[in-house]
Amino acid sequence: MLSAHEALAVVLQIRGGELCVLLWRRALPPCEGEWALPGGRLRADESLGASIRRQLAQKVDVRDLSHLEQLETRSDPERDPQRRTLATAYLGLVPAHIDPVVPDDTGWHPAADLPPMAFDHASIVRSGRRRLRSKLSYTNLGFALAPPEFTMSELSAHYRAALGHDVAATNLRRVLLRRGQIEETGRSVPSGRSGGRPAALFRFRARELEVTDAFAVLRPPVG
Amino acid sequence: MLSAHEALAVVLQIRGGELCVLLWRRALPPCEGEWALPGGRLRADESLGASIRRQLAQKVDVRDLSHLEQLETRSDPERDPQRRTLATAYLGLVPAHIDPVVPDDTGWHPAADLPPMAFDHASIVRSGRRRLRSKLSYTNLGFALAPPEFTMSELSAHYRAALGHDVAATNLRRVLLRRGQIEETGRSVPSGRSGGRPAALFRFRARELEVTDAFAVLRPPVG
DNA sequence: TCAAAAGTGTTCACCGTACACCCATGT
DNA sequence: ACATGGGTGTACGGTGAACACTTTTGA
Repeated sequence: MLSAHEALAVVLQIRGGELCVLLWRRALPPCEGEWALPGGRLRADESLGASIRRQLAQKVDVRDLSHLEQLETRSDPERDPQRRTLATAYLGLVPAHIDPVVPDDTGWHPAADLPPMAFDHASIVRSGRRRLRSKLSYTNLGFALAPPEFTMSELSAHYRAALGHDVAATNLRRVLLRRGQIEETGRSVPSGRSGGRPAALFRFRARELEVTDAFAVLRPPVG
Repeated sequence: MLSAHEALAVVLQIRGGELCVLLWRRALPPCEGEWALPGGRLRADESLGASIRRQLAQKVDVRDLSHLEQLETRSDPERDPQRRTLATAYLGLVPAHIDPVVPDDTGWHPAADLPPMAFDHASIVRSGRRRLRSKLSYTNLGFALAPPEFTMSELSAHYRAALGHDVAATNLRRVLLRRGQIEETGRSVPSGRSGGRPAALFRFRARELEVTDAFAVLRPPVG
């Protein structure tokens, strides 16, 4: 068959200590007034990855995207009541220190408390959150959430927001150092008004996705 | 745009102690004489999952499939030289004790040593192998490779074939029992001509995918 | 009685968590 | 001095791998 195909993106960023997703408000039917993921029709001569990058460029500066990966393809014939549409969803991440300029109809919403969502977009956001959560635990994907340099307190707050549970800065430091994900910059941040020891600044060693804890079980014999 | 969309499947089975993939030989151009993954065009009123099930039914009895999950969608405009075609790939698994009847043009090939493959199908097979390998380590996906009942020797041979490295039966038993993936049936298999203690028979407790080793790291605090 | 295969016990290294304690800084 | 937040040391529980040892069978 010939079907309409669109690319969508779950763009996530930590904002104000909370995991947020980029949504735009539909002004026209179907699903008028509901919130939707950015994206749109695939063109004849582009790949899905190129398509979602092109379409995101209308919402945010694509250079702000620290990571982009394919999530899944939705194909329920009823997912769009108007016409048959397949959608391939991507997960995009924006580092915490950036505040991209977005159009008037577009904004950031807490991923844990979504507004009324169009089509099956709410469940796609949940897929994106699950993917982020999983990959934070066995890859260096934290690089895509964190600013270029950060203290361990800041980083643990970002992990807390993304994972939805408390993450102790002291142990996070040891785990990520042992895995070689992060390193000290040598610089530090002066303590605030209330005193306290100055915090050391860290950076991620890589800005590409790497698996740092592959096959914790059923791993190959050392011999 | 309107584009052709097809569903493909990487159907894997352990055969003769080797991980094999189901392929059919193309009789017509493009890629005449090369081997391809089963699948084909998506119809107007079916989902991708329904489509791949329908099309696999022409190759194997779909009831033989113990597991089916979506892998990824390929969209390179050049992947099919004839016409623009998107393909959503699935991973299918067949338990080891079954020998499905397949058409004349279709057969099982070692996944580690593929024949000349059409389009991008070779790299899709590699994706399927990676997915299987990963999920064996943190889910109960072994249920989809193993027959209903098995000895630990047999099961470890299947894991060895799927993972590509040695897996000690003695430790596999402990790991899978501790995780609650398998249980003893109470029955056992008489030893062969060369003697040896009879082997106990086990079964998987579930036949649905379950994550049994979620978040080995960065897990929530117990408090 | 011996070989073969299954199963058990034990040791070891490693990892992540928890938590007590020490360090550096501002007031 | 003392409060505050960062950083270190350490102990604990859990896990998987390795391997020696025991059990159960056939010849």
